[in-house]
Amino acid sequence: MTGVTIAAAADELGLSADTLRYYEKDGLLLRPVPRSTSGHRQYDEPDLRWIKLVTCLRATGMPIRDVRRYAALVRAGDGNEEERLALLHAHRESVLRELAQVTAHLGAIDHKIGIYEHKLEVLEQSA
Amino acid sequence: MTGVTIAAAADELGLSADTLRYYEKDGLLLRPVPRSTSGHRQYDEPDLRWIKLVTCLRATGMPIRDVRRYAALVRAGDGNEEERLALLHAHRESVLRELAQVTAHLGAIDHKIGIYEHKLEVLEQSA
DNA sequence: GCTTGACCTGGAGTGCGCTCCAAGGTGGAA
DNA sequence: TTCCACCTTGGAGCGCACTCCAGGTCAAGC
Repeated sequence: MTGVTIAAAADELGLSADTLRYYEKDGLLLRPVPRSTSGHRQYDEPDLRWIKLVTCLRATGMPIRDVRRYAALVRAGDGNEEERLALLHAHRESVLRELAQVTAHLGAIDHKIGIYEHKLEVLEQSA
Repeated sequence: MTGVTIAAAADELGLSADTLRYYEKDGLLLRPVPRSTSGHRQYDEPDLRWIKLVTCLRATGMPIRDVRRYAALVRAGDGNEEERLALLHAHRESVLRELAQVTAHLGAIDHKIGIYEHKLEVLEQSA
């Protein structure tokens, strides 16, 4: 046995087995995960490392289709590093924009929270 | 004319008219928006202010159903301020968790970007 | 009076990202 | 050997948040 089962991989990665099969079918992985003689998937270390990167991209909001494009570039081998870098850079920028936006909106919510806290404090004192 | 049209409201809020109708039908607003004699919606300032808050909540990832619960509390009037505050606090915490997670994952992506940049730099020099 | 265009309604459709299901094969323990 | 949990596949279904559409109403301008 040279790799781990889909259940073990799912457990380690914090994904469901269904999601792992879906990612593979959808072209997000670098290769079809190798199978045992009985057809069971066997994930090895590089597979797991790649999927960890995929979860980083997904968790920061990269759409499946962009992850697929990135995976395709990596699969294509050396020579397209600029393109990969451009994709990552673009994603980085969009994440930063999103973070700034969420932070700004969170400020407004904090303000609202402050108002309620003050209101309740006053209510408390007059009770 | 005491309020603005749905098109003007949509424009000011950065939402589509369809979305505004959807929010109203779904119970996200504090009241059914008043209509002109011909049945056209007329948004006034308080309506717009409320919807701005709704967009803050939505933009920070609060699900529609929670916004609806919050709207219901506000509609219910004075006396449930603790509950509103609890809802906002819970949301705030979840936003902070999300921000931390995204920031952490972004760090991993930055690291990857650094690797590619170094690679390309070396390639550049040896060319 | 007629056209134009913004608005109305109820309801269907869309895109995304999974998630679940049925039907069947596999592998280690009792 | 017989479980039983785990795996396989293709494909259907789901929840979310819109987004679009058909068919109709109304007010204003020409």
